[in-house]
Amino acid sequence: MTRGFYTKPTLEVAKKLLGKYLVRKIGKKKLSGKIIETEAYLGPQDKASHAYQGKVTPRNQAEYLIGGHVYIYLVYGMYWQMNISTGKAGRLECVLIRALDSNLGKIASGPGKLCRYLKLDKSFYGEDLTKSKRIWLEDPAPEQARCRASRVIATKRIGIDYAGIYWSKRKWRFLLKRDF
DNA sequence: GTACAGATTGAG
DNA sequence: TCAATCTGTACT
Repeated sequence: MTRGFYTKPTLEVAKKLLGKYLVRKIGKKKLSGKIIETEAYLGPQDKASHAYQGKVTPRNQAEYLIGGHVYIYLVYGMYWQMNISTGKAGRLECVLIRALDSNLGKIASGPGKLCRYLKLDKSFYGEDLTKSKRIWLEDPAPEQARCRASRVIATKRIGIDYAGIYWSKRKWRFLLKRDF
C-alpha cells in the first residue's frame, strides 16, 4: 500500500481497509490476517476520539502524522489497540483495526486480542506502514480478491457510549461479512 | 504528588 | 454484570 491510500478521507480508508491483509513479520516468521473490522475516528469533532477538541498529548501525537503511521495505545492497562493514522499531516483522524481473520486458524476477534496475537506493543508507536520492514498492508492475492466483493456492514461503534448517544450512534464501525 | 477514568476482555 | 490493571491527564 502506498502513501496515497492512507491520505484519503478517513471514512473511505476505513472501508477500503476491509479485505486488505495486515502482515506482521517476527524474525523469520510472517503472520498475516485479513482485516474484517475497522472503526473510524474523526479528530476534533468526534467526542469519542482521543483528539477531541484538538487535544495533543504525548499519547496521541501519532494521530497527527500523515496517513499510514501506526498509532498504538494501551487501554485499561492491559490491552493494546492498533490504529492507522489517516489524512494529511496535522489531520487528527485515524482508523482503529478491531479484528483480523487469520489464515492460521486463529481469529483475532477484538482489538486487544489482535494486538496480543500479532505481538504488537509500544515499540510500534509511530511506525510507518509504507516503509516498515516488520508490519505493513498488502492487497489480497488474486484468488482471494473476490472476498472484497463481500458485503460491508456499517454499525455503531463499540465501547464509547460515554461519548453520548449523538456520537455513539454514528455508524462508523465497518465489518466485512465472511463469504465462505 | 495523588486521584481517576478508559476506543477491552473474560469470567460469573 | 463486573473486576483486572496501568498510563495519561487533571487536579492539589
